[in-house]
Amino acid sequence: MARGGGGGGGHAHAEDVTEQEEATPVVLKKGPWTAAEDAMLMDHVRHHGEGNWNAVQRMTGLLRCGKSCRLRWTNHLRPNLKKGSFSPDEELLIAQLHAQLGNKWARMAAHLPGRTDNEIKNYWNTRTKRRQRAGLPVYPPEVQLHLALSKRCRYDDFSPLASPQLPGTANAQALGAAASAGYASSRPAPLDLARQLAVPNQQTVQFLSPAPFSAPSSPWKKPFARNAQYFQLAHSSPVSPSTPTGPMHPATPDLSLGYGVCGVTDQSRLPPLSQSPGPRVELPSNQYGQPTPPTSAATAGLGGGVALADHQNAASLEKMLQELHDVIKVDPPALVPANGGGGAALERHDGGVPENRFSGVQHRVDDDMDTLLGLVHPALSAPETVPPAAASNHSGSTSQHSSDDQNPSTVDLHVAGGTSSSDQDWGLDGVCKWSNMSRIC
DNA sequence: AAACAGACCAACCGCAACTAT
DNA sequence: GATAGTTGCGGTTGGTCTGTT
Repeated sequence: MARGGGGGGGHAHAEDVTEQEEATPVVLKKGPWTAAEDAMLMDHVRHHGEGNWNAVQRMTGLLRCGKSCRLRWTNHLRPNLKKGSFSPDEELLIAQLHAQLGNKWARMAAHLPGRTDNEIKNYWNTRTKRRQRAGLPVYPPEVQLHLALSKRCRYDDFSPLASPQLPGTANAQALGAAASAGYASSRPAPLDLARQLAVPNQQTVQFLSPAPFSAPSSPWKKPFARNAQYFQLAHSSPVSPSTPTGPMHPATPDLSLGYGVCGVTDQSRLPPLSQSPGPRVELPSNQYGQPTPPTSAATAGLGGGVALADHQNAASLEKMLQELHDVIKVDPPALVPANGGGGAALERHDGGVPENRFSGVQHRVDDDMDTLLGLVHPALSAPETVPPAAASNHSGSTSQHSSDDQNPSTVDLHVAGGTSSSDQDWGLDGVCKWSNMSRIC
């Protein structure tokens, strides 16, 4: 997918073109392709191979510019293209990739054999519009969680995941490369997904496994593994092996990932698309608490409809937070039971800025805790300076989401009650949104 | 049945990166 | 190093299809 890979070489024909155009100006055709045009293009590629698209018009008389020829070939005529709607697994993978890469459609397409960047882009744009209009989170809960936690990559002086002392240096280097590849400050760097993609024979997305964040080198393993009941998200199978259409890009020339973001240069390291799905681990129905009707939630002043079920959960949460802070060697923020909430909710006892004992570190930890709390229970933390996780999707381009009238925080930090990755299940009920929290927003 | 809105899809456009001259 | 040409990418647009009122 490297740019300009076959560039140059056009000068040999430049004079011919000039002469030809001067003699008989060619009016190139636009619009939909006809079957005859397709046949001409396919025949040309069959005999001359891909590339040198501008020569197609000269050699075949096809009244299409090289750009159009390339696009037609890439998106429609190329062999091994997978037609039809996306499978749920593909949809989930797209969401995960989008969370990691932003609007890098071509890169995403490299992870979805048989799919084109245009296809993915169209899918995502329409899907995003639809979900945003419906007030649903853009990402499925597992992706939201991961994305939110990857926030810490902004703190490369602090992030254990970016630590060079970590074992698994290849992955660490990949992450380091990713961190230096434009993800430095404006967006979370790719984390586990990049790592997973760089590790053969792993589940597609490791953080979906029953023991998320279980990378041996990850200091986050401990708290999250121990409190996995909070994060035991749906185990997603890799892209369905049942997707019937054709072989997986056997001869596709450039599906290797020559980019450094994921540190993946070997197609074999791509997600095991043909791997048989692992057992699905279903969430208990009250994993995040039962969604409640928006009305009752609003009445409670929480806006969100998800609440921790009982004292036990609250205690476990507190314990988990303590462990989390133990890991990062910082005292946890004080947590006090919310008044009258039956202990089911916790409330940050921030008391404002004055408790800035740890200055920047404390602030960053609080930020992380906000994220964590927000994921476990959105009402537990105010979005405050929620980093533009949604903006991270922009990847320098803003038009895709720039039209959003939503606060960026409304996009990513939603916790859905559902665990399925299917479109209709993400963000169940749509009640668990920052924008629904009258107290906060 | 007609009108409308939304979803979907294909294609175009502008720009940037790259290579050869 | 400058320039021209090619390729690839991402954003956008316009047409068609489909579902709803």
